[in-house]
Amino acid sequence: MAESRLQDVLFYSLESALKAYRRFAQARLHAAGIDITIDQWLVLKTIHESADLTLQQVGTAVFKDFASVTRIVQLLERKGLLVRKPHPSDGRRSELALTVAGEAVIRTVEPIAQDNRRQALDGIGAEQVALLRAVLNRITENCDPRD
Amino acid sequence: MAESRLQDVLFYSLESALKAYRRFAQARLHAAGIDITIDQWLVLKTIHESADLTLQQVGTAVFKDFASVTRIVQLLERKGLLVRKPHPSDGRRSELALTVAGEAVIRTVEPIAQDNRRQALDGIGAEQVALLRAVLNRITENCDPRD
DNA sequence: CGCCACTCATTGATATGTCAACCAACTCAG
DNA sequence: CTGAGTTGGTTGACATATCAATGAGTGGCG
Repeated sequence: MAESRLQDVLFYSLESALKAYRRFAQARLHAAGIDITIDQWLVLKTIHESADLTLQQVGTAVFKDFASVTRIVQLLERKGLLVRKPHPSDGRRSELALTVAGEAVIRTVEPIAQDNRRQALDGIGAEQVALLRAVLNRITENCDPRD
Repeated sequence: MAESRLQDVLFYSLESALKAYRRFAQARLHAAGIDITIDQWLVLKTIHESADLTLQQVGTAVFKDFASVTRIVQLLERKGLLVRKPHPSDGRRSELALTVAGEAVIRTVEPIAQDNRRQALDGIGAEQVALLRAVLNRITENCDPRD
């Protein structure tokens, strides 16, 4: 009984930590005058890092649903941070590229994001982070039907 | 070079694990023929366990926004799992109570939820769970502006 | 009593998550 | 070449997250 109570608390802590971090990071972006969401930032950075990805590959990279990626890319395009051109060899796809403004956002947010992570992990040792990552990955595997 | 690639960021593993768990648990509920979401279940169980809570207290208990709790309670009411009556001493509040159907959902889902957590944490020791919880709580504190 | 500040709750707007339906383009077996 | 199946992408419907504004009730206090 007490054992399942402990596990119960674990997923509460997971939700709590993630929500607190997202709120924290979002507030920092807003304070810096950057008008994008955390999720938009993740998608933008993924496209910046890996050119010539399909939207589905972007979604896999940021652990997002493909439908969500479609909508986030539309928002980034509307905000002038991203452009889509027809793909030269595959008519189904679009070629994604950051605009000058998009590149500027990357350069502005990058140090903020690193500082956010530093503050969020303050007082937590590298070996604890490594263990945390390992346990989280194990949870993901345990819950993922593809194995 | 500091961690900058998204794949290396700890919070990715956090998002990944939580989303995988939620999808997993939701699929289990659906497979059992229970037509409620994970979040609705959390709210329902919280109200079941602690009578006479305000909606804000419910929201705090499940780490949810008050606006979300309002809407979730409306859905639970529409599904006939919950009833609201005027509160005897405070006209702003409602008295929340599970219906017979709501109680039945609690009894059905309880063992499923426990089994979900057991499977998600398969192969992860109790001491690792405890450490994980401590680290997550530290992250929450680090990100929470109220300190 | 009547004003005011505070609390509880609801609602709107926008963004995202999830599932499902759908379309268009590509691929490949026959 | 053609038709079936696959892949990339979009959209709709519904649920939730967040922020902001508002409504409504309560309690204190002059």
